[in-house]
Amino acid sequence: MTEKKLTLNLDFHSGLPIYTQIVNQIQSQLANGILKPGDQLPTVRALASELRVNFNTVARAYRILDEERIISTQQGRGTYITEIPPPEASEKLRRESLGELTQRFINEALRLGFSEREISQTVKDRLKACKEPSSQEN
Amino acid sequence: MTEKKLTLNLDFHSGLPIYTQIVNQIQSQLANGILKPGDQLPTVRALASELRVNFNTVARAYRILDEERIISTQQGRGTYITEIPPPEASEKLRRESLGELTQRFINEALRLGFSEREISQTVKDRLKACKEPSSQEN
DNA sequence: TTCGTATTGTACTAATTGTATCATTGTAAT
DNA sequence: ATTACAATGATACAATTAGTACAATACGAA
Repeated sequence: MTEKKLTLNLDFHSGLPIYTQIVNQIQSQLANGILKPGDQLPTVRALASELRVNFNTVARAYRILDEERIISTQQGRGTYITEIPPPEASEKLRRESLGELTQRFINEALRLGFSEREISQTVKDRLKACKEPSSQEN
Repeated sequence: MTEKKLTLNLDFHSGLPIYTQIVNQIQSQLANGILKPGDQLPTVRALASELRVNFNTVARAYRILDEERIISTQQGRGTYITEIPPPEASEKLRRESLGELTQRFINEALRLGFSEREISQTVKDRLKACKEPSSQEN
């Protein structure tokens, strides 16, 4: 279950850089549901070995995908598909997703013993701090 | 009584090292009275087993907490929450822990593309729903 | 008490993973 | 031919987690 094959077809004569092909195909597989949020991708070395390319080439592809927030690479841990809502997701799904995220946050905060008032105030403060990063106090 | 469950929620995709998550959550639970001075924490092996991580990862978290004088680890005995809770530092720690939890939530929501306004509104709605569980709509 | 053993944390090392930097190669423009 | 640049490869590094052996303590049995 932890292992997923991730079959990529590279064309070494296409003129397209290897790393671009990797990027494109991972994006495609994510868009088609072959890859799902949370999935762990092969390590740069494992995928490189399978594709018969240098692992830096895979790392480059991963870095691009990471910058696009499509995957999350973590040194010493591995790389994972991020939990981004598909672009075609409806606003309702979007709301539900935020709702679930929020509910988890609130439940956790309540479980830790914080009052609703404290939670509300802290969220307000932190959101304001996001908008105005001038104040650096913690 | 010697046994306390110590429920920790690890997110293996969060980018935060496991040991950091353990440290943060234990700090939070202490700040909020879920853990109290004198409480015995699970052994490194027991907690590691439950969290499905290596016991050295737990040991690392314990060592950090020990250096912060939050817990006292005693070889051959176990690990305990420090008896002397800095009275004024406790409230400070409490605020910080809610702050960190909130910041993580906000960052995640922003990363998912939600606006500050959406986040603020959803938190408000969910908190209200907590207080008045009469309304069932989602 | 004294000893044996289980339990507990510690220390050191190894393995796995991604990162950073520079070298090499190949191709196209000049 | 030379130069420039992009793509790829090689090497060394850093971060995280896992593996193994060990030391300190507790506790019961002899």
